[in-house]
Amino acid sequence: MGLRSEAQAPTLEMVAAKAGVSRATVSRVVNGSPKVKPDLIEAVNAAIAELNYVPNRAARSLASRRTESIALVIPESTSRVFTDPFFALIIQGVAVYLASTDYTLGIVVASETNPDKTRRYLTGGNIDGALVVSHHSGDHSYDRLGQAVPVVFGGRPLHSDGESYYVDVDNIDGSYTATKHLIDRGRTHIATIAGPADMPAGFDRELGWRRAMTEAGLDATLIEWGDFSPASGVMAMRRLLARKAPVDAVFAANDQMALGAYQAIAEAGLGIPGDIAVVGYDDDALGSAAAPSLTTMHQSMNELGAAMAEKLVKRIEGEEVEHATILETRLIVRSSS
Amino acid sequence: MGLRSEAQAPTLEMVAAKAGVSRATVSRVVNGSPKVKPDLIEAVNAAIAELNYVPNRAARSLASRRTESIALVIPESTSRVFTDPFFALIIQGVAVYLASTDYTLGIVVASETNPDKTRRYLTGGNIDGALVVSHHSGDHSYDRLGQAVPVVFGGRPLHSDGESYYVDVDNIDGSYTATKHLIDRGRTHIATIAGPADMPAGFDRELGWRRAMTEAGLDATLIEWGDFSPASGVMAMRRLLARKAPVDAVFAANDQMALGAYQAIAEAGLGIPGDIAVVGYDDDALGSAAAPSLTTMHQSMNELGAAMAEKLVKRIEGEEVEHATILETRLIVRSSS
DNA sequence: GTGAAAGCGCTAACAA
DNA sequence: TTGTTAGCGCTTTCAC
Repeated sequence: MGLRSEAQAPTLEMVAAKAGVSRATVSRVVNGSPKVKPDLIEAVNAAIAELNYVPNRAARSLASRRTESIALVIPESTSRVFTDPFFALIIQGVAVYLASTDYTLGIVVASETNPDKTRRYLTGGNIDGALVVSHHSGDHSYDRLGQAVPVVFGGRPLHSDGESYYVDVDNIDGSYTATKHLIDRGRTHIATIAGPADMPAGFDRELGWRRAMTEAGLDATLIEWGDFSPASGVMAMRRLLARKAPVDAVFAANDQMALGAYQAIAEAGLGIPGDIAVVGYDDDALGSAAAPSLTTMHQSMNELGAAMAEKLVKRIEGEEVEHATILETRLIVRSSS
Repeated sequence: MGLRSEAQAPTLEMVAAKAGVSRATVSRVVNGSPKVKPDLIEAVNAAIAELNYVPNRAARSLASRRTESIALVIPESTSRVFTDPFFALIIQGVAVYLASTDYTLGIVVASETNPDKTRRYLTGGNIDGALVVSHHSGDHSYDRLGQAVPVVFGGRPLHSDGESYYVDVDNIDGSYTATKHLIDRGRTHIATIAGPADMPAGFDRELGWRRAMTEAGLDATLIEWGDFSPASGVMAMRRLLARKAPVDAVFAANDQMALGAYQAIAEAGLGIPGDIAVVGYDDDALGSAAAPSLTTMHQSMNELGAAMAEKLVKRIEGEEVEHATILETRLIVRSSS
């Protein structure tokens, strides 16, 4: 039961008494109702300040059937998303955006041993809406959550049914731009280290590369797949080099793999960007620190988080919003290309 | 006002009716009261299952004056802590631990433009307790929060008054161990790249190094300070080498600076660990990927987060707990030493 | 061991 | 525009 040190918190009723109005009026002032006389507003606000009144969330929520809180759902298996700078930035964007609203952010780690607990929490009227960030196309756990409460996804759901709401970055355009940059630099044998084709980011970034290559009349066969890890980048680059086909540039689907490619290129005694130009994706912190510093595509995950939160809040408040929001990416030219 | 699609959620009253008992009894069963007859418990549980009943948080909280939710407070200026793997792991530890309890985790980004909003939220009976993770010794913003609600700090507050509760890793012992390892390897001219002395982690890690050196009768003057960033590590190592004094090992207060040192050592045409052995701290992901892989001190930030959450929950529930919990660190020997 | 009844602090009709 | 009056769904004495 904890500490009982707190003095009795001031209630709305006490404010009403001190201001000489009814509780309803205090409630109106607190909630910014337009139809209260200015002098009453002032009196109420004075009383609020004097008593240091702060509304009780639970009571408000119980009476209004609104919770003013939204959940960010993270499957336990991917709870290490916290350490993935990618997700971390999204969370940050969400948190910072919500700080500017009256909504509270709850982090829900979906326990897999007891999925019901999460489901019931989410559907049991504890939140006004949910945000779901997921990698995997295979993860359909939250497909039905949207029936109970407004949901906004981060990243395009692979099996988008046109019903769901999401915010995503323009992976196709981004990888197209990255590849185009290499082409503009005069490279003609441009390989790609692609990500898994069953993840939207993997699939789309491969597509953009292919599109740019085809459009330029170049051969789009120099492709190897990785899993977004640095190690997989090393392996993929080795395989690419082992083909003995000419390669003068490589576009990696993320910076981690690009940095892996660095290693394989060095092993082969080749130089960057002299022999092979490299472009990554994500604008990881590591890329700018690497030698040579890595050219990459920047996308504001921060912004993505904020956009998700904004879209969700709007939905909760009944506004009509687009199903999809696509954020732009930006080429950052450094020394590797 | 949002979607009105949801069917009326089952209430405790409906459960009571279906089970043929009073609401009080249902409440007792839901809350695991020991004094309810087994057959009634069963009847109630059956009704709950049948109706798919889930208690309303707001109502429960209003009646019990408990919120079952705790806040993780993050000052906005440091909201990029999200992207610091260090903090990210703590958050993860907290979240995962809480998932095993009935407590909900709220992330509060303390807006600096409107500090009152945060303070009032925190002290306004919206949470049962708070977790504060901070770097800076200068940050006294939450010193007084503890008067309103139980608080547990992550990392020793620099100005610990013996009143506050915190969980920390044993930085002194860890850096002592790291340095001792170098000494055991036969190194005698061991430098350190220390962190800022006004952060507990910086101060303590320097202390451990000094202690090990002094104890071994070695000279503890080879010290330069950085700010925990890779760049500062490069600079510090350059200054160390510029001294023209013999250096055969360096202990850096974190891995990022250690990796910075790598670069300066390479610039000087020296080898690791041949000429200079390097030991870092934190067991960053980058360390194991570096060439040569970095010997470092591992500390489970995950565990730290979980320990914080556990301590807070215990305090909230009235249990007596130690003010300080110090977590052990572990030496990870790799190729750089 | 179980039930009846009185709120927890607020919002939202409805009247005035 | 303001006040009155019911609750929101649950916990918690207090009797029985």
